[in-house]
Amino acid sequence: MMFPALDPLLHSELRLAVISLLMSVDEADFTYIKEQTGATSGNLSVQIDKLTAAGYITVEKGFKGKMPRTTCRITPSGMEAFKNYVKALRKYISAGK
Amino acid sequence: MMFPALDPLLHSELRLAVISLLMSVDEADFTYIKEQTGATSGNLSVQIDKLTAAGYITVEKGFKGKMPRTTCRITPSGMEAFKNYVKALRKYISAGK
DNA sequence: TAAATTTGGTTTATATCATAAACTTATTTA
DNA sequence: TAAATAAGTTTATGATATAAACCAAATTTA
Repeated sequence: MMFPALDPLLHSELRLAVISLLMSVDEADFTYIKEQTGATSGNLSVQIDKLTAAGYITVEKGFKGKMPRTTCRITPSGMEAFKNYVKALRKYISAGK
Repeated sequence: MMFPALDPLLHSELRLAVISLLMSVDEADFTYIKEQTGATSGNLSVQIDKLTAAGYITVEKGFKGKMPRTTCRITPSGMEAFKNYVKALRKYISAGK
């Protein structure tokens, strides 16, 4: 096929932003991701769950002082998925050059 | 915002493939697009309608001999939308480098 | 020539998805 | 103590992608 399939888990604006962010920062907590992406809490919560279920990220729930804190990290599998997604995507966007 | 919004009309696997194809060929008929993208007729028909409604492509219905023939072309506005989409997308996928 | 098949699609139905809104629980602050 | 903030989760809704069913004309086959 001329156009390879795009991983549906990553072909989502917010999930892609989250993964992209996590590719560059080692770890990030919920609030930080929310700020950086401009997402609503609800949407972010849902998309983080999906990425977790897929094994693309891990979530660690702890406390910062007395306030709850959710920290996310990308997994090796998530990194690979991201790279594959980008590779596939390039077949679509190389036409513009 | 760190991550710019992605044009929802183009952030769709099939529509992106169609536009990408039309960026490189001047014109293409329904059957050819169907072959190149591997899409079903129904899905392709719907997505072509949406791209047409957005003014990103034009559709010309004629005949090749006695058989109907639908020819698609990208518009200047479609080209620009594609370029903007690609530009926005790069902010997301540059993290992998 | 009548029946079956192919071509070139459109319309309709369905299932999933992204997103926002509403809600929860705990903690500060006034 | 009341109000506001923090940090999320759950639920509801509307849009979307896709496939399935359908249609009409042309072509092929028996």
